[in-house]
Amino acid sequence: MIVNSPFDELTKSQKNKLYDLLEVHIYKYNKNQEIFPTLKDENIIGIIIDGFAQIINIEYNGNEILLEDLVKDSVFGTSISATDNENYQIIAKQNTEVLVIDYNKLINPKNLKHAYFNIFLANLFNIINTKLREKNERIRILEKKQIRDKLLEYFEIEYNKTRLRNIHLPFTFKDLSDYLAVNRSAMFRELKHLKEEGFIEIKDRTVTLLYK
Amino acid sequence: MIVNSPFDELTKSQKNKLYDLLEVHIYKYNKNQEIFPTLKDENIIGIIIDGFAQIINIEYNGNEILLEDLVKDSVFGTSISATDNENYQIIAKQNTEVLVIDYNKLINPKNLKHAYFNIFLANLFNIINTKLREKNERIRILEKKQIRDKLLEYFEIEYNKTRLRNIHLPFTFKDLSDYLAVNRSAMFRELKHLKEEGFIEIKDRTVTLLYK
DNA sequence: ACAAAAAAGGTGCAAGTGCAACTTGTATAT
DNA sequence: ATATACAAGTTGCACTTGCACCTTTTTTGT
Repeated sequence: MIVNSPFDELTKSQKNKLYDLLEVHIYKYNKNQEIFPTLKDENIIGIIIDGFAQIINIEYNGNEILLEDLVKDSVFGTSISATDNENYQIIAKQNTEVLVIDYNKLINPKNLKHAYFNIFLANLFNIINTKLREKNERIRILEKKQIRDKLLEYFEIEYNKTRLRNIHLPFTFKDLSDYLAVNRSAMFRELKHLKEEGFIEIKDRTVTLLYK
Repeated sequence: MIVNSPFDELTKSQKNKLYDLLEVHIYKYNKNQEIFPTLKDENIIGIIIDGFAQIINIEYNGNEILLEDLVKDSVFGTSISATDNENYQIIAKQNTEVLVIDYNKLINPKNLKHAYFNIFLANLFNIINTKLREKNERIRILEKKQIRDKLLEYFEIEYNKTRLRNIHLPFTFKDLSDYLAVNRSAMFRELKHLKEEGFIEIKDRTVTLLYK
């Protein structure tokens, strides 16, 4: 069972009951507006109902780092996503609707008697599980000390997903260097070495693993 | 609500019903034995009932890296812990009992009608949530490019938990260097610099932040 | 009580990386 | 058609880091 939305398997009427039970709030934001700056310290879970937003970390030197893209059905919040420090902002990149749930209501044992609630909880369980797997992947890469090893680990993980020698990047090489947490030009240098040594080929945003 | 065990809030009889419903298996391992090597590719969740084990990653060069400690009530498995590649082993470090659950049974919507199952699922939800927060913390550290910044980020995170200038390491400095994914002696060198510059003091395994 | 193993602490050196500063290419907008 | 912005690609250089190899101290096992 692959869950894409926290509301999978719920009828419209169940969804409405759920909203009542959890006393959810729906907030609307305009493009470039910050999403609930005032709720940061609360223990909440947010779900993107519509639109697109980004979680951005602001470093002490003013550098902005993209932590996470939030699309429709993305789940985020203090405990769930990369938002456990104070130096971040969630910015609506389009007009965006956000559903907000009090985390304490979510884990209230009394709610467990409602079928629709339990379905919802199981969906969240699955979504968070997937997130956890993604984080573990990233940690496996970041743990490598050298750029070459980070690249090869990234290729390995992507290769294992599709079993195809061709890996098409879902983003720019700049984004890849952010994901690997290395300097962009140092990464290019290492890619060049891998090309010269005959391990890989690169055409546009597709990397071909010649050693597979 | 802080959940420590997946069986919190369950009576003994509910626990037994749960075992029946999920058709759990309990496996016993002796010290230094590998835990279900044959089940690696299955989609399962394991819970440590008794004992102590470690998840260890074996690199291509034979290096062994400790990924995770598994104590009583720890939850692990293909999707949940750092065990999503093939080069790892789970080793019982004492005589250890493991409860194994088929993940597909866990997410079977039919089970959601049983109160005891829902409590169990909510507990797992909480435990995984905590894990996710821990992973996010680690990623925030690993993303930093320099050892000094990784150390300072680690101190920052620990400081925010207790608001105490004294940070007592729950492990050795060697373990800290593994956690930060840097060379041990390079980390010591940087700690020395931080001491010399008056930012920190170190006594045994306690680091005092002089800038707080 | 002793031996063995592991942690703590340190240093020189080579290799790797971050950073700044370019050029070139490719979209997107006016 | 031109300007603007951003991605892609490259290079020199200084600094950081990993690594190998030590010594000393502490912990662990018998």
